[in-house]
Amino acid sequence: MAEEESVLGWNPFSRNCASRGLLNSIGDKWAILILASLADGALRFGELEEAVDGISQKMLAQRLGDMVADGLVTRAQFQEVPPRVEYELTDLGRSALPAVQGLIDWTVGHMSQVYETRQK
Amino acid sequence: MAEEESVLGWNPFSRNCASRGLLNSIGDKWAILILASLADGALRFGELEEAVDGISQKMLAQRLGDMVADGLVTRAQFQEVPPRVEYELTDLGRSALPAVQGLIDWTVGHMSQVYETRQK
DNA sequence: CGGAATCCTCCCAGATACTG
DNA sequence: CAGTATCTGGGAGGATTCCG
Repeated sequence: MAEEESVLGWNPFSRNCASRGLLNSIGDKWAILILASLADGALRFGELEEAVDGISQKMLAQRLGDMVADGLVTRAQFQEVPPRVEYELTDLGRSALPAVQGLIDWTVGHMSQVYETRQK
Repeated sequence: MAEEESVLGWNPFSRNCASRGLLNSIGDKWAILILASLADGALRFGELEEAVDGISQKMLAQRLGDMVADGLVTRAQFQEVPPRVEYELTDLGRSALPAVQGLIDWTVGHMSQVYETRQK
């Protein structure tokens, strides 16, 4: 370890780095839940609204828009009545699943432990 | 999959759930970087400030406080002149490393790909 | 050196209402 | 059904200053 400036060698989320916003996309609370919710297949807007408990329409639409722009999710719009829109993970989005799921699993698994400690 | 309400079965980050704030701790942008920076051993406050590029004193102190309260990090204060304080991962904090590192690795690995897509 | 306190700004995110 | 538009408050987070 010659460099002491950054333990990581470089900071992938630095404000000087183009990818800074990437953590706000992949690391975002809602994005993680949306990603995980889409793990088993495509979902409609309304289904996502129920799957991601507590999210507002605005946040859902906003995050979905970002994720589509980032190439993590595809948006398929069917010209029907009533309107129908389905969101599905891209290959890129699916490639992020293990990392995302790992974070969720850890959180679920150690939640109670953290919560106990936090009481003190 | 009988339940359609939540793809995860339940939402670990729901606002109705005690662990909602947990993602704001473990999923937080700065917390992730601090955690990863401490992977190789204890660091002083100033060293962390350099390791986590772009973080302000305020944010560093705030996040470290939260992480200590959550039992992810220990704080060791030495009565010397000049003062010295070292932060180190607890076993719990270390247990989160794989998940955290997985997220960082994915981000670093697919960053350029996302950035390209985002241009369009 | 390692913070805490203060101030200030701006963006996030919720609520609500409206549209195709 | 699947969104946008608008308004608004609260909090994240930066800069600066001061203290033990």
